[in-house]
Amino acid sequence: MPRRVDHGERRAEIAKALVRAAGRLGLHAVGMRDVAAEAGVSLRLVQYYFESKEKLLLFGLQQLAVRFGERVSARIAAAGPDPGPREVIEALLTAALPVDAESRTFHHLYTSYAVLSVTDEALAAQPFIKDPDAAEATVTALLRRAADAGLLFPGTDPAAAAAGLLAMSAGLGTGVLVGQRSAESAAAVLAYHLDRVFRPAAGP
Amino acid sequence: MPRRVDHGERRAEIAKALVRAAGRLGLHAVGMRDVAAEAGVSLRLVQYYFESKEKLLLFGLQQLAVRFGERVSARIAAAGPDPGPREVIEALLTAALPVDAESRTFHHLYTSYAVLSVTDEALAAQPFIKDPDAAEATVTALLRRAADAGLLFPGTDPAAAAAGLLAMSAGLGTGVLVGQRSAESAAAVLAYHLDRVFRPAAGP
DNA sequence: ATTTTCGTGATACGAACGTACCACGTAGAT
DNA sequence: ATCTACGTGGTACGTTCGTATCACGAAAAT
Repeated sequence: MPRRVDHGERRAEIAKALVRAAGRLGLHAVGMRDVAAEAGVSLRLVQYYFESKEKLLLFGLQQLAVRFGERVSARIAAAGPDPGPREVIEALLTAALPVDAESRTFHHLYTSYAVLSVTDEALAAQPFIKDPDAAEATVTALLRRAADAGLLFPGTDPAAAAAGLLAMSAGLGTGVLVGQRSAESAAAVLAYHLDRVFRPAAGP
Repeated sequence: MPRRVDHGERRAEIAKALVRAAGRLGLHAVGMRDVAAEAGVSLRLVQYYFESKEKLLLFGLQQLAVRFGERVSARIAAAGPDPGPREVIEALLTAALPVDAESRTFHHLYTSYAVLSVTDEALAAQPFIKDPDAAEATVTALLRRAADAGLLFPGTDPAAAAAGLLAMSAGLGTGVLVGQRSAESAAAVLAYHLDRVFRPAAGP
């Protein structure tokens, strides 16, 4: 029944199948046939909507970045109405931790892509490398404003603190991913270090 | 000239060729034939000394871990005779940063193996996952002793600080690897955070 | 001196991969 | 009503991969 079909939606569906299959098998092991089977379509269709595997991989990565961004926003929104800078930053940092299946897949595939980008220039040129820069700029700005409001311990360098915290979050996420530590302990470590940046809230 | 040959040495040579080839092509893309060519031997010999690719990969990983351990020791030794805890910890943390070709390869392949271990149980069972735990125990012990000696800011939690610093070092290393930041700025971030743990040395 | 074992080369095999090709039915255009 | 373009299936092709097989020369053992 070849009715007219929404290409964008179809591509998104297939890309989601790619992400699911890659989360299960590992990005290195997933093939066009796996994606087709996961999406419930024929191999030909995957070829039809993405001309090559490389295009599929690139699109899947973009899709992943978008979905991750949405997750972070949701996390921040869930921190409550009008959250303070500490809450926003903590939500941002813990969003990267693999606490459930979805975030595990995020971290797993993101790291896979990062590794691939070391030897694949098409991936390295992709703007997903830029995402951490944006996150760092955001956290730095939040910290700077918090410092101006007197919420931080004196002598805090917003840029250095932001870079360190984000790197720590990424590193802890990997530790959780490979089973080295639990998600709870990773969150606790993050909270400890935030306590070393933000001064205790003044009593009412 | 089939004289008797030292199997151990031969395996080490081939494993080093694996590491070189994987550093160039990416671990996902390296095949038995690439390793053979890199080592300057025939494909048959790689098969002969390692029965399967999986065995080769496992051995290459162990080799990598050993070489990395040696590198860390050398870094600490280079910190001077009778170095203080801060110097030892800083050497330990910066050893993971990809500052030159060799450490780039270390970080690249270590991360590759970590990603593979998520979906490969044979790799996950490998003790290289345990290395970060050992490093964390070492840094924690160093920090605890430093705290007892009054070298740290009061209120420092050695375990949480050690976990955070190591995760930060790993995360910064990945950032350097993918070209997000320079090795110098990573080292600076690390130094900044160490300054938030170690009190300034008292004057003479 | 003969036999056995070891190191090595060349090559072949079956599987899996990404891609290309061919066929066909249906929906919209004319 | 005819034609054209789109969506889809099936399948074949060429390559590459890990692995297995065959052959052979030289050292060691007997």
